[in-house]
Amino acid sequence: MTEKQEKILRAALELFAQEGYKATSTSKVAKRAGVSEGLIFRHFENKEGLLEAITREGEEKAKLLFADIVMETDPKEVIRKTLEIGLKTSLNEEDKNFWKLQYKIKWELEQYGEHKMEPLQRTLTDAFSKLGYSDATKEAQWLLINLDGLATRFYLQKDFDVASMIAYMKSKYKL
Amino acid sequence: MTEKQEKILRAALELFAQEGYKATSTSKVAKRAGVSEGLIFRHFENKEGLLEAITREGEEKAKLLFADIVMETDPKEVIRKTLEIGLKTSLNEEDKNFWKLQYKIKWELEQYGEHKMEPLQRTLTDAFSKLGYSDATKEAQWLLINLDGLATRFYLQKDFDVASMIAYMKSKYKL
DNA sequence: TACTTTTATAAGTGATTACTCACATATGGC
DNA sequence: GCCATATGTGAGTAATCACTTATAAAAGTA
Repeated sequence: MTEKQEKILRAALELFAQEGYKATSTSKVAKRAGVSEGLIFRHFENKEGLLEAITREGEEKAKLLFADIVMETDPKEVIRKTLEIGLKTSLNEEDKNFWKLQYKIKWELEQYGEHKMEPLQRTLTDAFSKLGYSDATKEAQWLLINLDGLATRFYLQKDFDVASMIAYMKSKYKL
Repeated sequence: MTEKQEKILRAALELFAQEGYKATSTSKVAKRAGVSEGLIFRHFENKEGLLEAITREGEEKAKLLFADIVMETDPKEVIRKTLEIGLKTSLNEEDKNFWKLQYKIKWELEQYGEHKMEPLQRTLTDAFSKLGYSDATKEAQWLLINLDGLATRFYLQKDFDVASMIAYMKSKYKL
């Protein structure tokens, strides 16, 4: 990965996350990255290839984030860490952009990446089961739906206070 | 509202909801509506005016939907009806398209219409307060966040079963 | 009927789109 | 140094974009 390739990817991530994928032109990406437009196509073949490269990079981050939860044995810790995903994904600007882009892409291209969440959902189901929930599967599904709602507010509602809402949800689970 | 005007609005709603606002060209809208492209601009001034006309029409539907809840006095009924919004908005194809468009627009143009939800949130806060919840405000916020998460799944996850999840949430609130 | 206004079209407009291509410059192995 | 390959540029391309305009058909009014 050359320096200019990285500049292109960073510029594309910022613009895709801010303006959306379809609404961002390759000429804009090139301008922000400080390279010629042709270089984008040399390195990433087409605009979709650019999006794929960003997604591939980001999936490594996702794996790291989920691995910590999936490896956890204490059920209460599993739930606590899952809830705190919302905090971890907002620490630095690049991470925030990446996760925001994930949701933007969901709505723009209408592809809900369920399979990516599967390990997390299984881990959560197991955790709720251990804690004696009668319908652990539904409870796990519901928690993940909560996170989707939380993300919607976090990325779209200006003054939304994620931290306090996560704290409230923790108290619900007696954590 | 002439026949052709209505055809344009219906075509635009379908396309905006399916493909997104920016990604839908005025020529596509005209083609689907079976009119010339120029007619769109005669009646709605520009592309944004087309979106505004759709939104205005839809807001009448939203008022009707919310009014029934806001007028309710029984706190349990308030919560039950709020949860069942998710079912009501999926009855016919046109309603479904409209509500889907609302969420698409949120993500595409990054404007969370909080103010529209304000009366509902106040009503919910009041309801939870009557039911003895210690932090009724947070509980009301949380329920609305749940609905956002539910919408995310409903519109983006193909095989998502809204009805059963709403039933589960009802049982949580002992409804 | 005659005249005005509204509704509608088809063929434009310049700007922008994703993408290509001929060509230049750098890099690395021999 | 010499050549091949990788990296980079800038000026193209046809297609499509939102929008305009000239002109005609239809509808309303007297």
